[in-house]
Amino acid sequence: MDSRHRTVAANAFETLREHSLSSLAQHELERQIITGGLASGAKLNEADIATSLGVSRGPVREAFRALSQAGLVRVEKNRGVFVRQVSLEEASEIYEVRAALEGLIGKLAARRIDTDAIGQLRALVRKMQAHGKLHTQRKPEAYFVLNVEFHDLLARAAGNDALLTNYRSVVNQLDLYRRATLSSSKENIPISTRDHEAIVDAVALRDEALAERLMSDHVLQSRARLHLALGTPVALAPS
Amino acid sequence: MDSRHRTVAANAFETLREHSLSSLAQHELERQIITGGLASGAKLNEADIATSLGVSRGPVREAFRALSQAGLVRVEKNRGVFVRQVSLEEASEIYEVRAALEGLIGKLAARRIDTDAIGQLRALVRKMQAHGKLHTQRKPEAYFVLNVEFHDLLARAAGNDALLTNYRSVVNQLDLYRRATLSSSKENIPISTRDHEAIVDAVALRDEALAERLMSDHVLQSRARLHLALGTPVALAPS
DNA sequence: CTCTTGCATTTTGTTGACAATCTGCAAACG
DNA sequence: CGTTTGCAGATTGTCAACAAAATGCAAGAG
Repeated sequence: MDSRHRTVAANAFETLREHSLSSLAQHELERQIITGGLASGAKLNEADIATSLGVSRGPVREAFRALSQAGLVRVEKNRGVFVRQVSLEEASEIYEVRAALEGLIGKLAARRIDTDAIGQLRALVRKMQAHGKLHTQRKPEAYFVLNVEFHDLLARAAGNDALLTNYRSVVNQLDLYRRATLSSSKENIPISTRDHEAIVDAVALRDEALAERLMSDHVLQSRARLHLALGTPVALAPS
Repeated sequence: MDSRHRTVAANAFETLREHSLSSLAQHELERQIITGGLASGAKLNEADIATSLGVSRGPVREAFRALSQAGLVRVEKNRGVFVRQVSLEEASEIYEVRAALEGLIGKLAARRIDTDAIGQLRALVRKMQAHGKLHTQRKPEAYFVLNVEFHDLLARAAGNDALLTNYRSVVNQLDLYRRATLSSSKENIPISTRDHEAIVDAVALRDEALAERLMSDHVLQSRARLHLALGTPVALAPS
């Protein structure tokens, strides 16, 4: 056992020490759902998942309950649990909630962000610009990862844990819709990067009202583009 | 077995048909936590709860996972689950999130509320005024029930299920703090009723921007009063 | 041919038992 | 006297078995 092995063993030890099998199953299923490994609408068989994770059905059932509360799966009594399917109407509603949360994120981030985080934001924007100009057609997913990181960094910079938790939950649910429809693959890149630049500038200038408005509008424009791409005239929620 | 017994049996039958024991346990525990039957910080013993609900530990554990995700309990591995304790700092953060959500509720309610709901809102405001003038000292809880109903009615009138779900979750978490501190018992009543009147007027006039601002400010003023009562000068979040 | 009925299989719901961990206390040690 | 060690009981984590319900299919009735 050299030090590398000892480290691996210590990590596993620590993991088992503080995480139960239920929470492990929960996070693994959450990962697979968000990354698309488990398709939207797919049926999750307790026994299959239990054996694939190397645990019994008990922890898997506990994980299902948590994921259900998180809005990632739907439970039908005596029938099974399914990866939640988010309809266009639901996605549109969730976008409205996200816009409100992102507005608050912008306001608080402008108030509390430090120069280090601002630098990270600018670096992310530069990377996104590069991807937008060069690799858009080749790697749409790479851009998306950067976009997620940009928004999550801002959410953390807002310095409000309750806000961060709610924000991530809402984003996860929207990812269900995105994964199911494979929307926002080609569009959005040039528009988003310009938005992102303006947002970073507003935050760096400590302009809370502007940052709030830019963040909220940024999300609502995403929603509008989604409806535009599908030909649905922002049906339920005219502004 | 007369018809009354048959009805009771049928109700129980229907309940068992569509609700699992886990969800029953979840809702019962949620009710006890929100109403204060289970005090903040209390340790929830699996076996005791299981026997008191007449089920085995499995469904209780599943309920715990859902309640944990909902932010109502805290789970410590190998130590147990406890009713979540919301600190003043956390409550202050949650208030900020609630203000953003209530702002959106005001905006959407002004857009979509029907005359029937407006009438219900006005009736609630009248009842609250009566309680404020006469029974404030005697029944502070009665006023609170009306206040909760007022806000929940508006949240439903917004016509956005995702918003309603998130709103209720946030309010439940704030109730944990309120229950723990028994704050907002005597104060707030006259101020709140005037706020409520203005909110109903704005919604009835379809003034989305005004309703949004009034709702958000209404919540932020509650937060400010909370800090004022405790002598903490809105510590983490100066506006 | 279509629809219903009944059965075998699969899957979920629940339970009780066993293993692992923590808690409290008392004895032993320095 | 304070600290540590070692049980004994209680509590949680996990599992496997049993009960209940749903699913799929094939046989039979109309």
